[in-house]
Amino acid sequence: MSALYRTHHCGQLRAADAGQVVSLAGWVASRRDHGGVIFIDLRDRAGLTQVVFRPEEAAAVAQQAHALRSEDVISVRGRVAKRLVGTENTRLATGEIELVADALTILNKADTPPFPLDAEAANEDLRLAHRYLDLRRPRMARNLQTRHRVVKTVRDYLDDHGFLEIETPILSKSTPEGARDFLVPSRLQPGSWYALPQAPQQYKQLLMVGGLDKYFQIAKCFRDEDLRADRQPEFTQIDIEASFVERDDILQLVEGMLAAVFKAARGVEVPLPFPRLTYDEAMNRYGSDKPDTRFGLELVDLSDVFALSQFKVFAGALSSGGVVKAINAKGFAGVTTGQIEELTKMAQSYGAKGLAFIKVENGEWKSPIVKFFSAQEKAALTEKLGIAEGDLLLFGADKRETVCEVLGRIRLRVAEILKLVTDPARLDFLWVTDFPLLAFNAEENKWDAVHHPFTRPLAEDVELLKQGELGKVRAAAYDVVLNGFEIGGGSIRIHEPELQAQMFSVLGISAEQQAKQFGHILKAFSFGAPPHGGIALGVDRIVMLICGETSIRDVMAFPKNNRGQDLMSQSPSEVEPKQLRELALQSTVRQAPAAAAAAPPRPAATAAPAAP
RNA sequence: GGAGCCUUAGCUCAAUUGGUUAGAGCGCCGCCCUGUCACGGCGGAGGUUGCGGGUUCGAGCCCCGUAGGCUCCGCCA
Repeated sequence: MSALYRTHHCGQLRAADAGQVVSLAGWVASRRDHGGVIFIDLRDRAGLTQVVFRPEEAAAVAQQAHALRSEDVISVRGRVAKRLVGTENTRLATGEIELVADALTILNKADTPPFPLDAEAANEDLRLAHRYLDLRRPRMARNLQTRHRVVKTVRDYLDDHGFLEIETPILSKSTPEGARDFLVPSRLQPGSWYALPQAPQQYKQLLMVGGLDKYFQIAKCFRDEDLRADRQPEFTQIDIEASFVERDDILQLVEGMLAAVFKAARGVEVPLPFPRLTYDEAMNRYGSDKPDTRFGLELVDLSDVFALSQFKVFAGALSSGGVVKAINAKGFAGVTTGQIEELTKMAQSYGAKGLAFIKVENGEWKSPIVKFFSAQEKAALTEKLGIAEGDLLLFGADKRETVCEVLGRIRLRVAEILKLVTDPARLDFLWVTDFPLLAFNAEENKWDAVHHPFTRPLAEDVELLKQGELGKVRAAAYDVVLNGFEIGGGSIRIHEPELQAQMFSVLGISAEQQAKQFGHILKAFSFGAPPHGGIALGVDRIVMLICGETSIRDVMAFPKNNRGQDLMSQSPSEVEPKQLRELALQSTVRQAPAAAAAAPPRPAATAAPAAP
């Protein structure tokens, strides 16, 4: 550390340092000017230290300190002193001491910040437009330090387990599967395009063919889809692939890694191994492939209860091959009409026709549908759902997938309303395994890969694949879930060219297309591909959960807003016509005539670019 | 592409049924103040109520349009 500016950080000094002469540098977080004595809270990324200026000890320095304002950058030299008895601040790590200044250098004056840095609330777009100021706030500094700790732990852990960190290209090849690609025009091959990787999927498999055995990468990935609180167009994955491994090797490796990460970054012991659920179990019990198991409220199947019901909605759903399920929201009989309306709307938005309910109040079942139920049905309901006074029962009757999805979403909303997650520190990790290999795409009347086309079917289901029972084939795929967030997913891959070709043909990818889009990987597999598999974990989501944040934007240094814009640098932006010409590109976007007419005249330099 | 909520001072918000000069706290500026840590006291500046149109004697408030922000659906193998 350059002693010119500082000898210590602002979070470092303690009572044991009293008597030392030190220097600190940082930003003025606040000033309390008493006319005589002046206090300054000096802030850097490590914390706050109180600096005191005493006119009787250093008159000129104190005079200088009167001019200090918030966010000025200063360097202060002085003596570390225990605070006067009774003036210690227990809320500050450095609260037992203060720095008695004898020299002050104002390194840079600062304009008044556009939003307060010591308060939590401010418009996010304002924060994003001045992200460099937002990052000075202790919470953001802490989040980025935690992120560093997570990534560092991952690197060390994987290195210890024999993994090599290998970079793969950012300029890569577009593939039709999956998310929309970001495209980069090639100048040297006009009319051709690179794609930014959605994930290093093919490269990491090719590294296995290349005999690298164990690979990982802290990989930037790009997907040109709409944004969410937990989705950005560019994000970071811990990408892992290993050869000669089975599913449980990967699961164990990842469990150990996550335990190490949570130990290092949050100081908690994560119990191992993680519980496992099959996909079918997760859907049937929680209505989600990423169940939040911090609370119960499980889906209960009532199909056998209502098989012969007089209630046509239930009987109809069952006779057409559907199911009837319900959740019992204990103690929610006091639900308001508005809340029922909200839940009903929600159910409809996920494809349900409605949301039947029963309120159990004063020993009575209050519901528009209960009059259709027989005594037997009521008795069976009571038993299966454990019905008691004060309960609210919510029903779904439809196709199995619809009912699970709808009740799964309702379950989460009800848990939120009833505040069923009582321990904010609770961490429920689990694996979801045995995902379906394929899903029917009704829109395009074809089968799609649920994970990706290189995912291996379970050995015992390969026969089903050959017989064309495509909906029943399970994949050697797995997701790791934490508190209802999917934080990672992977699979054991197909390493045999014949099986891969069969998979492609099931997906309706012709031999010609296979050669064009996947020729390189099929060829690679023909030269001796080892059995291999891997996983990718979302760094942003993991750090978000460790930090207790609700948006991944709060754990990224420079995130983009809802519309994919960087409000600070104003990207994306227009480029010079010359740049487009070099790339052999022409925009089809026309400027609206009205807007063009209203726009101020452009400087000549940009209005009339030099002729080529 | 769709839905919901939001937009008033630099920030966070208020403003009765549509009614006089749009207020408060914080911040900012000035003066005072020698143990504060949300320091305190006194004074001051700061507003095209996102923008455009309409209804009305009168609009921050009602109506229409539009822009922007966030959340969600679709989308995200």
